[in-house]
Amino acid sequence: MGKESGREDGLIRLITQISKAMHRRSTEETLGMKLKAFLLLSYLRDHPAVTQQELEGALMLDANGVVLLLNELEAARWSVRRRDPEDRRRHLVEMTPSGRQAMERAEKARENLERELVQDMSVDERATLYRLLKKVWEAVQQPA
Amino acid sequence: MGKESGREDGLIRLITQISKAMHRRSTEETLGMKLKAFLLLSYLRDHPAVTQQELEGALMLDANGVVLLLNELEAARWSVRRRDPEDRRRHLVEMTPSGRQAMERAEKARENLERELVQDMSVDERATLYRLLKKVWEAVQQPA
DNA sequence: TATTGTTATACTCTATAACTATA
DNA sequence: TATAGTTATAGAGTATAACAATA
Repeated sequence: MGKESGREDGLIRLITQISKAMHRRSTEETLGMKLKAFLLLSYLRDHPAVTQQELEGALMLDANGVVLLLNELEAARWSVRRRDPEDRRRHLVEMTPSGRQAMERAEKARENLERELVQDMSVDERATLYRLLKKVWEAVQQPA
Repeated sequence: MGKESGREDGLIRLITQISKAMHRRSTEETLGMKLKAFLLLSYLRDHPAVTQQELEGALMLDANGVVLLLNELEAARWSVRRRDPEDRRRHLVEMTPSGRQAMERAEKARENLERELVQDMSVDERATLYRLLKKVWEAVQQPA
């Protein structure tokens, strides 16, 4: 058997575990909102007026999931849907001012958590981690 | 705004998305079993006789989740629970020969998928990715 | 006829607490 | 009395298909 050189644990197991643990620590209490809500709002920060189909792709939700999540966000007055004048089948989703406030508060909580997670890494290592994860993200999205 | 130097997208978003996409692609059809079942069996491969509490920690499940998953595995004849003679409250969980077979088949499917995901990376980059993800995994497990 | 979003429905996963048996 | 595992239950999350409005 010789050198038991660190069995490859598997990306899937590692990513799955990390994702679960991150979700457990991103509670509604610390974020001020559900993680899913935060992920949608922070997407709206970078993409001011998007259709629901865009959100499906960006957040890996199905059409139904987007509707349900937006219902929650609108109930909290954090986002609004308005008809697209150019195609009245479409909605354009936007963040409200109070949505932005809530998102920025949650963003601070996210930064605090992530700072903990990478505190033992150098700046270079952090950049490398992001770069490599983005590569994985590109690859995993390919149909098959 | 000058240099839009790549806003830090956030580890949480990236990991969440990758995890979702990986799960979508790790179908029962390609693995021959559910991903959760595979993760448990591959843990048993490396830890031949474990208590259910060990599985809770290792797989980030609660006691109930372990019971339910083991029920499925036993129904498929892939694992067995036997009483620990030294403490009859405990179960020792073990993989059956057919469980090993099924696991090894699923392992090949996992390797195929992961090969795709890292195909654009050098050997060094792959090792670095694993190393850094393990650091994140250590850090995210800390209580708070 | 095709597309966007909605509703309705069911299925899976996860979390909680009460219960059994062993210590 | 405390622990390991189980059961029961409800809650959240996810997936499917039928539907309404608009193109």
